[in-house]
Amino acid sequence: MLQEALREIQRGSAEIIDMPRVETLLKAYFIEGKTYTVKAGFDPTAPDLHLGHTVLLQKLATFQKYGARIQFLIGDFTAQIGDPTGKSATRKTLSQADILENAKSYKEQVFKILDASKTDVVFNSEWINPLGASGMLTLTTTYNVARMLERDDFDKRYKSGVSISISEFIYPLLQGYDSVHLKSDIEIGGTDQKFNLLMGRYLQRAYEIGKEQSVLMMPILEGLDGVQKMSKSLGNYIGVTEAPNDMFGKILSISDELMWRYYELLSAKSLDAIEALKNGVADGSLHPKTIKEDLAMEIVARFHSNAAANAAKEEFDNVHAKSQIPTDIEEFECDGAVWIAKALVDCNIAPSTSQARRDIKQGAVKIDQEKISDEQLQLDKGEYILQVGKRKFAKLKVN
RNA sequence: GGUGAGAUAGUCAAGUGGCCAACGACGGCGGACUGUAAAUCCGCUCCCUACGGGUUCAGAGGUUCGACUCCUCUUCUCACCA
Repeated sequence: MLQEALREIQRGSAEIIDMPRVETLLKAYFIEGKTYTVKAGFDPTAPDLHLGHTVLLQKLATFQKYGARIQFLIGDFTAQIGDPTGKSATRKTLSQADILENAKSYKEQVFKILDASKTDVVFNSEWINPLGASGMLTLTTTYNVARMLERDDFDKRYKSGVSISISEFIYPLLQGYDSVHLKSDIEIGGTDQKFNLLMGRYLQRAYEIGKEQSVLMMPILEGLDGVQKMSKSLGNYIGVTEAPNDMFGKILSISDELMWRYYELLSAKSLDAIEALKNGVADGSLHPKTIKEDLAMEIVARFHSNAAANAAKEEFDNVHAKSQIPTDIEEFECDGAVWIAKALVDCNIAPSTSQARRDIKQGAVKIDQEKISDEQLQLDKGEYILQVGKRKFAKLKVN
């Protein structure tokens, strides 16, 4: 049981610092039922969570399964500085109302994964504000510039002469101080957070709180392309609030290789079960596609429902495997006869009439399942199902 | 503040007076094959009811029969110096 727990905790992690203490904590839980705390910090900016974020959340959920109380920290104070990525120097400060609003929508999304009864949502302004100037000063005496410059991006910027604001030095210190205040036993974060995470460990020692947090770092999840990290700006993400059908489709579009990565980091299946699947695919007894469907179902079910997952699968089969028409198509109307190219543009399934003509020429356009080739076709009165390629559909009613 | 280099389509990047709606690469889209995967192959990739027309190469002027290409100014970017 303990071994199983430790394996699940280590699963997919990039690096764990002070694993022995994690073992001690778990042992204490299994033997005496003693709980411990796991901290994770989040930005109070608009939470539009995607699967990349859920990697961390699921790790937290695993900890909850094994006796942890989660300190879900919303960095409302630290957000005023912004984690020094060197990209944008200043951030706009959020109003109290905005922060509360964002926190609320965080909760809606996050508690689909986390057990709310074992989670404390905390804001770091709560203890950082009372710190005052003197408290802040004390904090800064714990560290020095040379060590601060150990941080990779500081080092690079310093050497290449890019400006580093003093306030950016404060950021890691404050994040570390959060761990002091919360007396966290473990903190988890992405690999990019290593310096800050270790700062918590260091400051807990400096403030003599009698423990030093262990640190668990999770890798950054690759996006749909399998190469770059999942992020909204790159457009290779799957948002947790996306519609079931979209979610399902996106997961099915990932490569087989990436699928295993997603299994490891996102699935609730045990490592043994996943291993069995891998073997099955390797010896040909299992088809990769069904495995991928299972993953897609699992994830859709997590953020929506089992029913939604089943529906998404069915829809997907209809549309793609049997190449039928999806049930839910956008509808448009127009008056009088229309030229087909124009109609495709009006229905938002072609960007321009030029493109529409090209599509027709290439045999990509279908009306009511029939391929067409006449660029000059006029649509008379009636209802039509227009299709460009395999995925773009629209229903058009000509009056 | 000084000097030099540069700005070309979604991105990178050719083109240094007509052969330019502009090589190529990537991306994207479509087709074949499939498992809406990967790999591969083929086609397309400014707009317009189109064997034609229109608007493009940072912006504004100018030279020229003709400009992405030459000149002037403006804006912005980068490098070196201070």
